[in-house]
Amino acid sequence: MMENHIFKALADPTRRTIFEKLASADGMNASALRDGMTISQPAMSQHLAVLRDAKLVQEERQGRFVQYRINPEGLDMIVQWVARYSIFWPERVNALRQTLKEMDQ
Amino acid sequence: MMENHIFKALADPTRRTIFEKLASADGMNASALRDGMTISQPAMSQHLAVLRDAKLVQEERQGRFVQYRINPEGLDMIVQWVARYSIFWPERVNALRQTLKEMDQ
DNA sequence: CAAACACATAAGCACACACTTATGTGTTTA
DNA sequence: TAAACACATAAGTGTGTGCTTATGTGTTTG
Repeated sequence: MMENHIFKALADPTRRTIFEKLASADGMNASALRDGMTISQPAMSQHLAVLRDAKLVQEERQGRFVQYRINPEGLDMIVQWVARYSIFWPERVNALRQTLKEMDQ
Repeated sequence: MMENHIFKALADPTRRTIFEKLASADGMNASALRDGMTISQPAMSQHLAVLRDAKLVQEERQGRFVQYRINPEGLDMIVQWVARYSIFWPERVNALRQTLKEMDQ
């Protein structure tokens, strides 16, 4: 909800890594998220709390595990913010045409 | 340049306000940026330095003033990052296609 | 039901960060 | 050329942040 919370949550590289990992899977629990990363259990838990407070991820308890997944709408506010300041600039139009062209292929 | 620098630069609400102000104008000097904001001269200078290091703004000395303006490519890396993870991005892309189409007429 | 497990929370610590006041640097003006 | 001006930089300070260790909470398993 609060724009600032989302920006702050994304400002930490470890949290972005967690977010990216979640995005590449279809939901993971905190332990699964940890492996491959050098991060303690409390640190992971605290990072997930920040992401959850920013509504960037959702949690769902499943037995003694907690399944985390991306909140599809979580980035909406950032998308809108970034779009305001990156897309609608005349000097960028040609670059954008090229980008869209590449997306078509 | 460095993805992390950009995210960190945008994580501060005062810096986002400065960035937004610059985007709405066509270049402003540091003093012009200050008015309307409750911020000291050194604080403004330091914020501008962070934005400049993140390559989000460009500076150009003009006499004893320094003209600041948005770097149009500054947000590119964030745009790409966000586009990867937001389901709302396709809507933005479609809107953009439409805009470009209208520009062709 | 006791132990093991998955995770959250509390408290403390080191460092980063955003601000302040003071001063430095470069340019213009009177 | 001295003063005024626009801005940068230095140094110090309070607060925020990300980590650690320790412990708490809830669930499953033997």
